[in-house]
Amino acid sequence: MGIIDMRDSRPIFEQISDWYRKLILQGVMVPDEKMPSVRSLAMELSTNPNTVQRAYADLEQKGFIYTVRGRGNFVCGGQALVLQRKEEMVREIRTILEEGSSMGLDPRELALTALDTLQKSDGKGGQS
Amino acid sequence: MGIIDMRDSRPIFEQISDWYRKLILQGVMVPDEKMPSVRSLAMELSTNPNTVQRAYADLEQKGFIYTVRGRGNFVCGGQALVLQRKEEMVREIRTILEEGSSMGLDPRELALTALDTLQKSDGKGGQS
DNA sequence: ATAAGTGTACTAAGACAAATAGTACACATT
DNA sequence: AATGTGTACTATTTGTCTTAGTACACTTAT
Repeated sequence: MGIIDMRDSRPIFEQISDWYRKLILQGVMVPDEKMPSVRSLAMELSTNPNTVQRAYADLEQKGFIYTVRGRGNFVCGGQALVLQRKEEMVREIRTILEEGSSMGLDPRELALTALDTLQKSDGKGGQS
Repeated sequence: MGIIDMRDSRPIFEQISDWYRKLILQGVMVPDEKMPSVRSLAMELSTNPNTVQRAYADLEQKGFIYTVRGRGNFVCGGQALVLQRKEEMVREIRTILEEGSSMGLDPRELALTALDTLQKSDGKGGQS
């Protein structure tokens, strides 16, 4: 459950980027909060500063963090990012439903079944 | 809309494997139907026989085709493959809904919105 | 038996991405 | 001035993908 999973085939920089992307979207990291420095995070993860920098460049390019020279990287604000990710999720689900439909499966059943499996394991904390 | 898309970052063997996986799941290729030979498909796609073979090895490992030495590769039968893929799709959707939930989004809305976008663009041929 | 077509296995080489290592520079803070 | 920060390089290593070529075993058709 750490940032880097050796058994994950994805590149390290992508795992780091994804990890912080989720933290930001979940509100665990708040706007203008400081990100770990490139060197310190590399030390903490036992990886290379270049790899961390690449992850940060990815996050910056996608609009999740911004950079201040000589000071560090900081979290971007904005509900816009959440809405953008929301639309992306809808498209991802739609793509799956389309494939299912082409196989003769009922999209409604697919969507509702997935919803059901969520309800069942509802020991978690939905913060509503 | 061909088998291989240069702009796709995925490996060629994976694109070939995915292409035939969908054809089989959609029933376009029927059980025991013969797959193109490794050499002929490589010629047709202007790629290497080794690359096609790797795609076929991938399909065989996943249970979509079977091999008869000296004769060729053939499509596996079975509604089991469809059901297996169905469960996989449900898990994929569930994963997305979980991420959305952790962002404070309503899973029902995500699932139903995705469903709606399907209904709207329903000029296609669901073969019911 | 022969020839052609099939899958399979193996080695070799090139292209490319990912990651590491090391160095250097510019800027901000203390 | 010293430290910590981001940034920009080069070089090297590693692994995957792809191509190329060869060889072998098996099936089918002749």
